[in-house]
Amino acid sequence: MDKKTAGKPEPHGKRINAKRLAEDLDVSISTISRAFNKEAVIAPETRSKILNYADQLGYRPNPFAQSLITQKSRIVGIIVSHLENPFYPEALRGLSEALREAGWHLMLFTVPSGETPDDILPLAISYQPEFVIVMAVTISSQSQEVAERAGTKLIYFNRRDPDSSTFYVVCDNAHGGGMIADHFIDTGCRRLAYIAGFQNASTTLDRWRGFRDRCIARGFPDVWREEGYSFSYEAGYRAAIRLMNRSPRPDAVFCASDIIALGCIEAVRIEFGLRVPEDVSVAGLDNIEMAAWPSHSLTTYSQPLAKMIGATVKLIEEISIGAESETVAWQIKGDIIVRKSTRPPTGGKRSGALPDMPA
Amino acid sequence: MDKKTAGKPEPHGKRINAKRLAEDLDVSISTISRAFNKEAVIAPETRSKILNYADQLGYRPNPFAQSLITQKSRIVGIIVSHLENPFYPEALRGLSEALREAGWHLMLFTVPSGETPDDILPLAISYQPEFVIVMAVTISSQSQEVAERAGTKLIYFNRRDPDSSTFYVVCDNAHGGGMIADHFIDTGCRRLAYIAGFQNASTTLDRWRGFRDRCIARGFPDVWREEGYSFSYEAGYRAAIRLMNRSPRPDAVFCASDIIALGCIEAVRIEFGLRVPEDVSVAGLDNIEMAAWPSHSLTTYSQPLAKMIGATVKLIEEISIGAESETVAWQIKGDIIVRKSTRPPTGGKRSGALPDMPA
DNA sequence: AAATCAAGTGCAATCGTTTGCAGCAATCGT
DNA sequence: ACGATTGCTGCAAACGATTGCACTTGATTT
Repeated sequence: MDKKTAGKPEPHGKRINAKRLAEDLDVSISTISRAFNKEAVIAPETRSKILNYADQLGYRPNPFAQSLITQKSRIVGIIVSHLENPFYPEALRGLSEALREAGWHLMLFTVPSGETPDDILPLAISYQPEFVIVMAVTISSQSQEVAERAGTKLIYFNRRDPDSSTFYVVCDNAHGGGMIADHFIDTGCRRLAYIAGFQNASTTLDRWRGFRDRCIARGFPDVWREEGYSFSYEAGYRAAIRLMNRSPRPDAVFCASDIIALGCIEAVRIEFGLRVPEDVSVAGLDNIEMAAWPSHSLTTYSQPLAKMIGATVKLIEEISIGAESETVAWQIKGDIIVRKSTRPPTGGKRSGALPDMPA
Repeated sequence: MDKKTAGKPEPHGKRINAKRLAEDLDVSISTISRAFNKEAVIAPETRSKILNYADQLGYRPNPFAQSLITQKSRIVGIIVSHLENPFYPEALRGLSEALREAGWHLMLFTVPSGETPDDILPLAISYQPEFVIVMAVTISSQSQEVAERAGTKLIYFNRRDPDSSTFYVVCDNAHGGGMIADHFIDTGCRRLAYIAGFQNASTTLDRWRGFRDRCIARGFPDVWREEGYSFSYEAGYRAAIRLMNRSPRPDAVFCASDIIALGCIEAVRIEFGLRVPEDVSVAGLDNIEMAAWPSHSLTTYSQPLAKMIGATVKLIEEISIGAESETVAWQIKGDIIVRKSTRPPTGGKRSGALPDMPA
């Protein structure tokens, strides 16, 4: 094997790998490996000698060899279905940074319009990520099995599945719906409506439930629900048109997401010539960056993104080191953010809005 | 080695790998491998037998072992610095789908606010992607070397670097600037201005050059330039305030990107009570989805995203198979999209806008 | 002085593939 | 009928790390 007499720090021999370092520094490959492993026993001076030489050569342990032998990839996949909803880029960005800091690599999979997350999952697990975060409203429970067989854990983000026993992280959507209901009622709105998102989404459901239940509890049982069928600007725009053509016309609309709310506001203004909030209060849920823009100034319930991301990473870390996480699901409260798309609190000046019959 | 007499299709022996299949089917590991390799010589019936049994067991070749031996990862990294600019999620989505179809896996790296793409690059190449697509306005030329040492090719997306010899794909930004200038002048605007994005970005530069040169060529040498310092809504909003306080006030503003333009429009409307387009024409460049929303209805120059993505993937494929790509850089023309944020063409009814002194 | 112990290092097996080379039938040409 | 060709398949050496075990050394204990 030893054709060349090792010992001299040959300037540029061959490929740089552990073997090359070992020969140059007159230690074994094992020692090289140990130098990079925090827990391993190794003389401090040996370690620093190796580490120095390593980054002088630009050496880093080959991740594929590592994954192969340790059976851990330190990769987490993310399946995103609706990147056009600004909430998801924001979430994606946060997750990306948090995971990177925790030493994970992130593989991204988007879902093309015609397909479902279930179609993408096999591909996502083909690179053997240890976890797959599903940021998509719809995914069948059977995908759970597919992942399990491949040894990959599924984590739902912004979606929960009451049936299956999957890990999930969501904000307290029902609480959000309730807070918005309170705000509407407290500011004098009486004809309350809801624009739903994708019908089967847990978010659509939970927000509706929280909103409607609070309305009923406070004496307004006739809450209208208009289907939006998706979480998008267009969905909000079209649903708002249908909604505003009803009689009597609603004076407050809670939209299943901010992006729906923006479409709704536009439709109300442009298609009906109505004023927001004087004629109609509109609120969303998410608190995307755009909601704060002056032109929208959207009242909304904020998703506690930072906390949700923190919980997700914590979940991953815990499961990863084998500690059966005690908290298998996180549901985190957010806050209501009152801006100018809803009426100001009554009691003060009513800003000219007629409380009962604006149109 | 053969402790167990192979031959029987043991229902659940051990881990499923090539060896397991080989034993069950009484062939060699090599043959298993060949069944999955399109080019390899293998009897058709042997292949189908293996392939059938494989997906009955849910077997797929281990990508880490493959990468290790072939020295190819089929991974491409993407560094994105400004996901909050809606252009990037749109681009990211398109790239993700196109690359997936071409059989590549995508690793995502976002750049935290305090850091630069150069800081992230070492981490990005640590997983040995064959390519790294840089979707970030600023990156130093020296990063080129870092990537090269690791055997990773850099591809700039929506950015070009005249100094270095890196591959890049951009739209024809100068052409875009020119088209907008023409449109402004053709519709009777006379006091022309530009809001820049990040100062050192090639996009800021090229769009400015194209715009200014055409303005000068058509007899309007006094083009104002206001710095925005970044590509964001806030940047546009603040720059517009400074710009509109000048005297005489501009009657047409070309913004270095759509998101800047949206901020600009808001400032013009809210801070100055002016009308768009009657008092001021505003145009952007990108043609993000939001530009088409009724509330904005932004005139803009479209980035030919589909073509740019196609070019990027083509570039990757060509370099990957070793064909020294003849086209090392792509610069693709887009189209001007006229909407309602700029004055309608003169010659018809002038819609009440004063051509010379609106304010 | 002998026995015990701890710290540091090396050996060698292992992870799951790919692929050049050799082997071996069956077919072909003459 | 015999050598050459063709079509498949298996052998075995990589790829670049990790890690349990055994080993050497010098220090500590009795």
